[in-house]
Amino acid sequence: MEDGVSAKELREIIRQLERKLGILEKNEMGCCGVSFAQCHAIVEIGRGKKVSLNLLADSLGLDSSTMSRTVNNLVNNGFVQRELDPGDRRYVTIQLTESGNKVFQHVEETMNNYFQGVWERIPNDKRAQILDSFQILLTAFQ
Amino acid sequence: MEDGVSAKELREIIRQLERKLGILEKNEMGCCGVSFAQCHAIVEIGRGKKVSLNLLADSLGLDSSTMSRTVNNLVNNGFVQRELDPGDRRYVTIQLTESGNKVFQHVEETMNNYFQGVWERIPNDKRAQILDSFQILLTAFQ
DNA sequence: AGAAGTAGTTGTGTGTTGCAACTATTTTAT
DNA sequence: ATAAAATAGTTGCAACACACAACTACTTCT
Repeated sequence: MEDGVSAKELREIIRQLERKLGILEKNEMGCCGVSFAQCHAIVEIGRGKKVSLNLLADSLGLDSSTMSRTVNNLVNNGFVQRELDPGDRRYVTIQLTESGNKVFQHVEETMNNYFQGVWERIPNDKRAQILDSFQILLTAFQ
Repeated sequence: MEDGVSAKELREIIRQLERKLGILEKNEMGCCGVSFAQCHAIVEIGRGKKVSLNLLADSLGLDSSTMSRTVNNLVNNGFVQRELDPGDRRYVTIQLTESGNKVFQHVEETMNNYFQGVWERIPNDKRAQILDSFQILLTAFQ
């Protein structure tokens, strides 16, 4: 049963990583002037450029009602723009305003800088191995 | 700037892992008959056997007021027991009841089984490398 | 044209969270 | 020894996050 032990090791180490990432996210939060959920949404919208509500909800793993309200807040705060899709008027297209884009850029930069720092703290000869490991682990999570 | 690219790769891959872990936690949740925050607290209490409120709050990264309420709910639901520490009566000692311990055991088992499955899906010759990689990454997060 | 399906919004209820103000107790400093 | 400072925990408050169910508006299928 040495496998059982190592599986527990894996669980524990992932737990620790989760904790660290949680702290990271909390710190990131304060800066942007938007709430947690809003920040996530902004990043997701910024990456997609132009998305529908359900797509956004799916990509964040949220109910569409929750998403609708979050987007509504973002609209009220002037970070995103919501329009009816002329092609199919059931859809709305959601995209960042200039102001929202600023937040997006800022979050991206902060996160990239942070990970740049982490990356540099990894010994040179271990870097490839780490990316490889994550890839394998991701597929093992299936 | 190839380093910048790889740091972004790292960020992205961790993002994906986070997503998977989030889904995992959601599934784990439904089973135990307790809420998300309560479940986390039970695991932490179960591990520590006997803890004070602030210790618990720290280990979960929460405000002590939030923790107090969560513990209160757990007490009301009969999962934990709260007593004044006779040695220093400012402290309370928090521990699982029998019923709470059952939940704890169940969560532990579920999680361990899950990670056992993940572990087995990792190719044999990659397992050591993965544990090693996480260890390095954790220290790089500092 | 009517039925069935899809996108999104709103009503409602629960849970989570932190800050600030409070009580109770213990420790420190004068 | 007693007043002041520190510590542990609780409660008032206000905001956010979230899902389910019921709804409207639109489109596609038959």
